[in-house]
Amino acid sequence: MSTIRDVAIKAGVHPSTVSRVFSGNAKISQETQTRVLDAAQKLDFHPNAIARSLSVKRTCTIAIVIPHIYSGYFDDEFFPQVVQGLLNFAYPRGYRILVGGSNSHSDEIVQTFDILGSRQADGIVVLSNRLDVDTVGAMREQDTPFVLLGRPPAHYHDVSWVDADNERYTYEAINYLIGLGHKRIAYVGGDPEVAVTSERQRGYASAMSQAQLPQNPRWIEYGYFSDEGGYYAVQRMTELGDEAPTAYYAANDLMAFGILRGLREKGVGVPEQVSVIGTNDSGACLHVTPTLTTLRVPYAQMAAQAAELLIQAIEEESTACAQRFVDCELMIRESTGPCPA
Amino acid sequence: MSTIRDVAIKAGVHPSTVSRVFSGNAKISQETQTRVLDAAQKLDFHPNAIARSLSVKRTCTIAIVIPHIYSGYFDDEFFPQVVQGLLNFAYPRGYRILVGGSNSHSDEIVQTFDILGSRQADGIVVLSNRLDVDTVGAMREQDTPFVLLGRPPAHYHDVSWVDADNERYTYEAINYLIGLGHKRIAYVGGDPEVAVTSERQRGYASAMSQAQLPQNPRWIEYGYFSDEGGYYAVQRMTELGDEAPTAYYAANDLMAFGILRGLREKGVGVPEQVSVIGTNDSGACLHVTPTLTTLRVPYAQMAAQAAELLIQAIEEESTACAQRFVDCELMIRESTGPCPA
DNA sequence: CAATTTGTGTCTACCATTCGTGATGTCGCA
DNA sequence: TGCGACATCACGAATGGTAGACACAAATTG
Repeated sequence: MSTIRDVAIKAGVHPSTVSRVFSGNAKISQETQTRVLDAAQKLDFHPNAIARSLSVKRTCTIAIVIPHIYSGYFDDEFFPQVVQGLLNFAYPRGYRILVGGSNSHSDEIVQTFDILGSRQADGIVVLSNRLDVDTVGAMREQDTPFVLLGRPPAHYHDVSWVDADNERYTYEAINYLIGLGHKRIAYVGGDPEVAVTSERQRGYASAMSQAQLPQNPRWIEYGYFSDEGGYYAVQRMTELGDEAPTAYYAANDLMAFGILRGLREKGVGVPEQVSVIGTNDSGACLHVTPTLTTLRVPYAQMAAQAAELLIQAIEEESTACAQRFVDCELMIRESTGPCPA
Repeated sequence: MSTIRDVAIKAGVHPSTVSRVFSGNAKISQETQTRVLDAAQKLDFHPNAIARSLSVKRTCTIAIVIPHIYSGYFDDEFFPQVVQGLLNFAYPRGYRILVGGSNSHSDEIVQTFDILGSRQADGIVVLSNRLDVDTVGAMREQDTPFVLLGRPPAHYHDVSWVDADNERYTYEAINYLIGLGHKRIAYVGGDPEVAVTSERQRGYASAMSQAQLPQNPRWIEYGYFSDEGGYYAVQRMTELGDEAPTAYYAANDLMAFGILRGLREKGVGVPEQVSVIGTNDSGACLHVTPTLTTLRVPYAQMAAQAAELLIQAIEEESTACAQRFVDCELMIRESTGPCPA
């Protein structure tokens, strides 16, 4: 592996000159330029990215840590959409993505701080789903830029984040069902320890109470974001007889698929008898029968915006922070219809 | 940001002593050890990963470049499975994954060589789907380890790769259909420029000819791995009337979903009248109706093996190469059944 | 001819790690 | 007291590309 010095010797110039030729932002005569480039080519010289990073204090990578042992992050297309969104914005600007794994949610924090502290990346996207106030506070204390995907657990002015307004859009999804004449509506949430679960539940509750509909605690289940979770929610709710819901809202598509499966087994027609709404608009929504009405959460777009804020903070070295909401969209398909009389 | 020197001054020791305390593999008295650690904590010192990498000539990252503009890599769960597999093996060994984007298949090669040459990662996983002999030859000339996902376009002894035996398992999938009594079987391949497409087609052809079944060129279509591609294949093949296939093999699940959709629209019963087999066993196979019989390709396992070979090459600094096949499995579900009389 | 521009050399700091060399101090033993 | 064995740690160099400051010669301009 040849270094910048080898090239300098072969071209008969000083190492600085070689560096200047490669960086391009200095006045170098045409002649020495070709001499240097010739030497570099003959020696198969490529600048060492690590040495370069050490000098310019920039790695041109942005990091993300995911709990890779939970397949949920992959099944529901959350992670791939995020990476695609990050790449969409970061790639044209010369950045790559560093993906760190983690064993658990607490390890996720350890890994995040390791990357932040060791400066292995110029900035990092942090999943805020389970963060507490202390952790976010500690992140603010250090000086590598970061952006939260989701809101922090407290109201900070000096923390950047990108989020979907989960409460508002769930409210609207429930309102859509109410508009179709449904009165008994089920809420199937994910992991109750995760922030998004309670956010959506608040949207559900406020839509129901605003429409002055009765609310039954047995219409609320937590399916932990899994297919099975949706399936078992149906088992329990269909036992309610006359009080069984005529519509289900599920906080992700996987649970909605489980709900569809449960209803199909029981011979319940969708959407003739019961309506179902999922969340995320994963690819499979178009392949199931009936096609699934779903609340699209633009994770790729969220990630792209996070990358934008991050790269801004990195390159302008400003400490300005920004908070952004992205718009969700209710994708109306075949799984929802008017409430039967 | 404090450096190892600041800590050394505060603790009253030499910088190399601080380094030895942190690396742990040197005899340091209990007393200086605590003095150093105290000073480090007070100064909030974290070793700079870049400087460390420069010195030890190791970044503890393995890279992968994906053409992020083609959503196919994400839709069919190829990329997420690969990343998960890489992390499963690499994370416990202290490695992270560097993901590079690329604009096109030729840019993919540029990006790959950039990472290899600049030593931004210790090793790299390369998708071999469209590689030519020259490119692989050039990769062999440099000295950063790499492993191909898929076989190289020529028979090299000194190139490591991990692959599924696509020809063999497609052969077996077709044989399964033949065993069910099917005689007119369609092959819906992906992009014909991609190696896997012709590999599977060979498996299809040899199963057909071994069973001495007639082969019709109109039973072969290229759906370019998209849902639409499968859908249009059905449109064309159902026009064949008596010669229309009674079974479809699709080289990925997405095309199989398109086939299911096309058949459903035409009122063709699956599996009563026509059988369908997909490939990859993506999550949606369980959510469609009927559930999809599919040839599972263990991408996560392939990636984990690639990571294993890579880390072996990195840490042992050996130039030994290995070639590995992974086993596929035909997941028999509801979309296949006996050929109608 | 003086003044300016252009092109290049020289040097330093960035920063953690490793290795060899050597200095210092302590302990045990004779 | 003297000596060897050992533990502990200081010291300096090398790793490697970059940026900025400065010097200086040659070429160009006014």
